[in-house]
Amino acid sequence: MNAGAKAPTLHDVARAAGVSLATASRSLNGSERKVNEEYRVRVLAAAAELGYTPNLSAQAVAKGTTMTVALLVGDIADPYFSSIAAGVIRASEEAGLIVTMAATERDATRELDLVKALRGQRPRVLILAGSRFAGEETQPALAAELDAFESTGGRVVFISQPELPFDTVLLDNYGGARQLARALVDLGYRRFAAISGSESLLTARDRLTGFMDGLAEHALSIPTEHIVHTEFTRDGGYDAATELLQRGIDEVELVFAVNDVMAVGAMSALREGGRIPGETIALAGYDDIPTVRDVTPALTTVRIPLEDVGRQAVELALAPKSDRETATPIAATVVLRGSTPVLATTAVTD
Amino acid sequence: MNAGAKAPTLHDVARAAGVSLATASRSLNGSERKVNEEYRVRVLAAAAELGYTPNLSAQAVAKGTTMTVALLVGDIADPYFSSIAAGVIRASEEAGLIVTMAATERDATRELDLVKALRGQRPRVLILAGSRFAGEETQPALAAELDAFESTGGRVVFISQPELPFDTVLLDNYGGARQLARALVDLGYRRFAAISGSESLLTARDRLTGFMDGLAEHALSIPTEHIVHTEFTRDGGYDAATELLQRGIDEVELVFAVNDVMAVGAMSALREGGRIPGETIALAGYDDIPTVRDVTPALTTVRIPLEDVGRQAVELALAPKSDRETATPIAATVVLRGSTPVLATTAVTD
DNA sequence: GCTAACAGGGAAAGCGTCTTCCGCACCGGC
DNA sequence: GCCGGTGCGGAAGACGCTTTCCCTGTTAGC
Repeated sequence: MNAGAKAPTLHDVARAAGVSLATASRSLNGSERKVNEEYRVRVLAAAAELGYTPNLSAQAVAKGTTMTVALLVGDIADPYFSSIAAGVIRASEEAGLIVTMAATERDATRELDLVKALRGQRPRVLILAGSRFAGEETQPALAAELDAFESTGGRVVFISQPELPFDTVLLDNYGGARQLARALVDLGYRRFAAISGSESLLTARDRLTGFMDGLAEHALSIPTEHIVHTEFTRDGGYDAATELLQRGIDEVELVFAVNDVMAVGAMSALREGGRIPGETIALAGYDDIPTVRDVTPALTTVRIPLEDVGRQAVELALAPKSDRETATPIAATVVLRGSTPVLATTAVTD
Repeated sequence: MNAGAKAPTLHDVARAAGVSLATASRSLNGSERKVNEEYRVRVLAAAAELGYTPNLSAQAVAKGTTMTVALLVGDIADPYFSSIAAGVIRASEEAGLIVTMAATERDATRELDLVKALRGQRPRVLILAGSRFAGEETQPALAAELDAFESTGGRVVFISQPELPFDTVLLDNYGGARQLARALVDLGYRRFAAISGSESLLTARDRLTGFMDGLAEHALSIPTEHIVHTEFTRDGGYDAATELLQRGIDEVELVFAVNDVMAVGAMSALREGGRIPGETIALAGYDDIPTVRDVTPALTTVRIPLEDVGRQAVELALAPKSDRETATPIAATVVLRGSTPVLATTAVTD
């Protein structure tokens, strides 16, 4: 292979097939115009022979539009995001679109920079799955950037938070957590602790609020000293549980972590601290990531069909704009598992 | 926002700044040529004012090269791949490159199609992390496609398998498994079962062979009926363990699954089948994905620094070609955890 | 004071593709 | 037999950007 060679161009194909550039172009992409079958075959043969692949960048320039979907996630190694990404990728491929991904590392400034950079690709769709924070000072700049993007024909879809006026795949974080609280009270739990993310992280906030409101329906609450705010990661959960143990949670019956990744970390910490999950302490999470079926005991959580969320983001983006208002939140369903056994001992107080 | 608007072009910026296209171009991308500071400032201001973002496709066409890394994985929701992807994305971003991803769904035909499609992007680098199979009939076509890609200046990097003559980030699957076997024998284990992937899946094969060879050093082996081949997924592991239980593995002391995802599935199945992992049956996996620290008992496994693997793939691709031969395999290290306690009972037989 | 060298702005020629427009050939209708 | 269509190939002009090349204005050297 002569390394200096250039990729064959449409021009080369046309020449090899003995037709004009226009005819070659028309034969190779399903254009409106018909092309003489004999020519078409000749062009296809020449293309195959030369190993021609259309230059997508050139096509994009010529057509003024691309076939790419840009996806922004917080951290691709986090199962929450990777499940969503899997959905986005599948749905995009079905629609003949290519996905480009970037990770914000949960940093709003980085997110803004990445949006700027990704805009340069002129993607058809920009999906923002990274977490939103309350009171970000980058918010106006982000909104401006996204506005500009939409005004030039792009489509923006957020996942989870309807903070900005763009299409959003709504996750019912508040409602799901509230249902979970009710279900846990029904099981007999009365004394809770909670592990949440940063206070400004909207997803964490909504879930915690929903949970507290669910408890409030039964005149229950979580004392402030039993709520720990921490990193939205496995290690954050581990640290938070350790902290709780130090603060003293002897009488606490159940720890609610606002996402599964944290819950799993907390589970390890609690066990190491002598509180056996599912026996001497109950534990619940949120998201229903795949692994929580396989921890011991299996984790009670709120199921979000994450891959569907990714799919729907793509579908929403590809649908005509008018559907915007009709978006219904993705249903969240409580899944009770071994980590929250029926609490018989306190049933009498009910 | 007038939705019909077009994104501002360099032309618009130049006009707004009252300079020529060439000057605008030179001001906005760090070109060799110097540009009068006054002009430069004016151009930058105009660009900011208009919200200009260079059209990457157009740049690619003009320059004849892109800033894209294409990454092909088996399944992005699998923690093995998503960890690698995280490394690829981080390293790429540090190098100013954008990552596009596609999922092969572990299908060789699909992989070939995707390579063809991704080639159209003219990426600088193409990373193939999907699993290789022995005797794929698509192999020659894939090789041809990749050859063509490299001959036009692209760089191909494989992860894990040195099946084809391209740069490869080598994982020492054989050696790691062999070490694991030795370590387990040292702990006192003598009777094994194994859960592997498809017989043609090279990674699975290497690991199983390494493990068996490690046992063979101590004149041990695994009877054929204690080896199950299954899907390379969590559910595959679960099903395989169920199958083993049915076949009867009462006297088996340890089950080796060739990857962690399968091991975790197997763990659940074994527990449900009455064999308590870490107590009445031991279990070991491979990869050291994040979650295996948090299952109970924590899983013994072979650690691969997955994110580093992703990073190295990018670095290898960006390094001059001459380094090709010097590639050393990524070290695999055995990590003993609670799922394989010391087997005191059989220590006497040693 | 004159020339040589250099800096740096701008015009214009690409890059690979699509698409409009032109024109030719062939067809059917009257 | 003539005329208006229609079908389809090809030339050429975009698309947005980079980069070469030209040319003018400045500076340095003698």
